[in-house]
Amino acid sequence: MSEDVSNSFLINGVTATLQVIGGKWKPIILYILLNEGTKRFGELRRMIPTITQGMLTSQLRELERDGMIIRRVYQEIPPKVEYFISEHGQTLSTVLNDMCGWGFHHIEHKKSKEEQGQLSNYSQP
Amino acid sequence: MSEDVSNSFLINGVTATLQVIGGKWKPIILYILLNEGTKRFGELRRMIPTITQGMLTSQLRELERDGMIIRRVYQEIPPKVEYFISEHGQTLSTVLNDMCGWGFHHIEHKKSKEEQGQLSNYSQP
DNA sequence: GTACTTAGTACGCTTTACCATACTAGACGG
DNA sequence: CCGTCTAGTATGGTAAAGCGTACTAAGTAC
Repeated sequence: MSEDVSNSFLINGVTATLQVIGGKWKPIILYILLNEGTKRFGELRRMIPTITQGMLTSQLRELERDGMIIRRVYQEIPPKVEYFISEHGQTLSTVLNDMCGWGFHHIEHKKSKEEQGQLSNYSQP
Repeated sequence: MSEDVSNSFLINGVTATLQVIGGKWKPIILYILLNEGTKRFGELRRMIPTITQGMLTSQLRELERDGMIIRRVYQEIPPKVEYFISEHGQTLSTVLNDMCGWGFHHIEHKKSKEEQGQLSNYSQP
């Protein structure tokens, strides 16, 4: 019993999710598009000032490839490209909200642990 | 309006979660300990045959540092070390289940899209 | 003709994640 | 004295993720 479990049912699901929303920028991009609706490339860039253009492009391409967002190109000069959440992408919002909720629960938990650590001398040599 | 959003409330929560459960092996380890209870180091290694010892050690240390699991050392020779989910770590199970559920929803969605793609000539040059 | 606009691409670099292999301690069985 | 057991550590490598800077196209405004 308890043989190789690394490609079990549960694991594949979690891994698939991590592949779609994992990485440094994807949650941010998804958050913006989910909560603020359609955005142009330049708007996203200004809303995430620390991302480089190259990264923003690549992350948007991956999200589009995975069917989370839709890229609409207007044939104009200067160029205009809009990004928005697809119908399938909408289904992510509950997962992201749950992750956000747990994340805050975790942060609070850490904080209270740190305070305890300061009161006791548990971690002193 | 719509200024820098990259360290907003929601994003920090999601990022914190990803830092705890992200990576190639952590979801697997958590899955095992959540669903099968306490395990020894060697048991985990045998249940995840493709992980290297070094990786298993480092991932377990990080999960312990983040308070998800507890490491119990028996002062015996040969060594005996047990790992099990902490009380705080238990709270992860709903998040992992949700992620798993969405992952499968996503996989099914991809499958049906692929089938559609084979019927139409949408992606032909 | 020069500068400005937007949505990118191209290049090379650094940093992080992950992997493979070899090694250790200390008791026990033979 | 030799090999076996467990739970690691150490070292050095590859692969992937991410970063910084420079460049492009094509039209408009000056």
